[in-house]
Amino acid sequence: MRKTSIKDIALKANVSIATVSYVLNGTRNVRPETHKRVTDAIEELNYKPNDIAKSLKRNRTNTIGVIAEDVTVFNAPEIIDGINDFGDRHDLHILLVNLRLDKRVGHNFGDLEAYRNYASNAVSELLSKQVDGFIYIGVHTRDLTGLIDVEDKPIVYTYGYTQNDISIQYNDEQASYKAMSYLVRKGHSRIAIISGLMDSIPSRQRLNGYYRAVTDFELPFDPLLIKMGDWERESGYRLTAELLALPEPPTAILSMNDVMVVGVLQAADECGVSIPGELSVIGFDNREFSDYLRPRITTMGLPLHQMGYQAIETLYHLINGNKVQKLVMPECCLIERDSVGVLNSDVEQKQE
Amino acid sequence: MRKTSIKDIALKANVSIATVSYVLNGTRNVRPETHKRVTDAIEELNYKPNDIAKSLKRNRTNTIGVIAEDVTVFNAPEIIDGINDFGDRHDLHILLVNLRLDKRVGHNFGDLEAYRNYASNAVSELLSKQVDGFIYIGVHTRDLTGLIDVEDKPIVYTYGYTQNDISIQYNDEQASYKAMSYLVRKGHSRIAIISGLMDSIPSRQRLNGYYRAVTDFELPFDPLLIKMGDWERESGYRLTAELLALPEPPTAILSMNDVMVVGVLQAADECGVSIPGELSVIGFDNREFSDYLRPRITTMGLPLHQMGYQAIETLYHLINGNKVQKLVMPECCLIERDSVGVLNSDVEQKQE
DNA sequence: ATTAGCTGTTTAAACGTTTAGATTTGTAAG
DNA sequence: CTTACAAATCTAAACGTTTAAACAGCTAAT
Repeated sequence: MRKTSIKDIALKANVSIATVSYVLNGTRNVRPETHKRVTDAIEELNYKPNDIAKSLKRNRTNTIGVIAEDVTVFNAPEIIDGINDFGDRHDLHILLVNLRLDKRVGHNFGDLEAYRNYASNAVSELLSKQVDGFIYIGVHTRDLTGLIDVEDKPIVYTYGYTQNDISIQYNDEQASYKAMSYLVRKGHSRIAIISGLMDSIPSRQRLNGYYRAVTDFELPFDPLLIKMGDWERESGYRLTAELLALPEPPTAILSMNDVMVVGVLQAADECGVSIPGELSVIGFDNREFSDYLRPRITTMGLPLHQMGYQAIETLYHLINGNKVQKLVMPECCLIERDSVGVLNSDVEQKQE
Repeated sequence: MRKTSIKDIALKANVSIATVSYVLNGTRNVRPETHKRVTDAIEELNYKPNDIAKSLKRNRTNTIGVIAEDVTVFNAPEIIDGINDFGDRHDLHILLVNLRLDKRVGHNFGDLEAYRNYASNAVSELLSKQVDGFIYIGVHTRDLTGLIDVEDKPIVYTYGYTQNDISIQYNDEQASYKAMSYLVRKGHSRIAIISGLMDSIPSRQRLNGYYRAVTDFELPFDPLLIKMGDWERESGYRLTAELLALPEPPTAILSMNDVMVVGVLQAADECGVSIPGELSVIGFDNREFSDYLRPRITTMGLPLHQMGYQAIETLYHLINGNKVQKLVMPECCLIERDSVGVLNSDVEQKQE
């Protein structure tokens, strides 16, 4: 048996299908008594509207394509949750495709041509499905200009950007500045930083924040305290060992992610340096495990949910042809735990 | 300007729209020279098919609704990845909705009526979008009979089930049996177990595996070694402390998840018991952090990707009206790391 | 009583496909 | 050159909606 359609209920209610459509959408006045006949029929026949037909006519699906480089990477789920959140409230649906980039072309887009293929396949399938727009969720923040062509549909990037499109990023520079301020407030001044790979924007931004803090707080600047990591645990380990071997080692380390902190902890342990007693450390990302390590590590939390929410909100405006309002970057927020100690109890400082 | 449709290309190629459709789908023979005229026109006008129209006519969208209780919980992304994987190969697309259950009605479905509302809203929106079927991804394995009504569409559950529908689960009983065998092989016989909440099927299944191992390997059975946890770190901590305080403490602990192992580690540390020297521990889930703890913990990995893959594969058969073949439960697989020690070096035993 | 202006309702076309069934074209046999 | 048949192509309806435009019925103003 065919599913019941607007036609059936028109028949039952003894009105035209147009009228049914009008009561369904409230697009035109209909006499209360007619209205009731229609809603009764709807009820009785257990009518469910067919959005596919509606989409065809309206040329609008209320569906957006979400392209994730890799949903299994820690940032993606929270972002998706944010997207879902806004979608819920504005009747937007999510067509998800997972590029599985790392598993296919390797970190750093090893095979660029292959990447372009996967991505453009995904895009063109979504285009066929007539999505109203796209959100791209990267795993690293990099320039993707020229890699993806979404025809004339709007797209919003997050953890990635292009020179022509809007992208949502959190305020990295400010985040590391915040972390530094916190350390300074705890009495530290000889503060080392372990960066991520320097081809990433966040790494550079965060380094900027570090420099600004060094300047603002008049910290002793020592290039030996600046270490280039690669986001992986081993680099945290190795670089911390180097830092601790310095004639004048730092009293605190700012690590650009929590994973490298695992290495920091291990190195400190092996050098017999206690955390937070003799060395403080702050991570980035607020990964779940940062609460499970000993000591529980203090870290900068990323506004992932908010980024997703803001991405789709922006997309929503683009779809509706609204001017997109000035974007305010979501801020990171310090999660205070046990890996930072007070250096000189007398210098718990002023600024908030 | 309207997007170019089959009509435009028919015009350009000087054929009827039917013919265009035939070359597009290969559903009927068309003379090579006509075929070329059509493909040329397609090329020239940069035609992209409209799946919405196709879906309307065909009454099939090639889209499935994936309902996740919470995508931010560790199991969901890998499962989604598996679903995406199969979808990729069989031209199935994913319409994702995140219920955010924990954030809304709390663990354990605090407010059942509210839950039913959220779920049935999600379902009916997806139904309107004419999905061909559903996959439900739970966060705990529980009976959801009567909570979700997907009309006449097929649904496959994972991490959750109902009395009427198919559900994909991994083999829990076997998993804990495997873990036990491993411990036995390492010379342990006095093995404690810390369970999750006992309202969960996995907890009970895993306990069964434990009992079977105790029997098969003729281990001394001591009810004092069986502890009821609640999946949370604190219970791991508390119960381990109790175990270590026993007159005859266990030499190994099987914890039903990795989170509780964090508590185990802490308790052992505070009791001055070294792991794996004096106490061995195996976790469950192969959470990323299990590799970051010290010692790196040995754990049973869950076949999440495979579960997702198998779920959609099954759904695919249901959608196509195929008899669904005998399901073989995906198996867990031991990830060997550093938290299990050999008890009596002379008894590294036979069975593999 | 006619007209004008509402309000509510219907008619019919359109969205971009697929697909029976009809029709045309081409080919081979008589 | 017919005829028969197969192959290629076309016609037209259908999928379930929305919506512009036409229309009907009523009220109020002239």
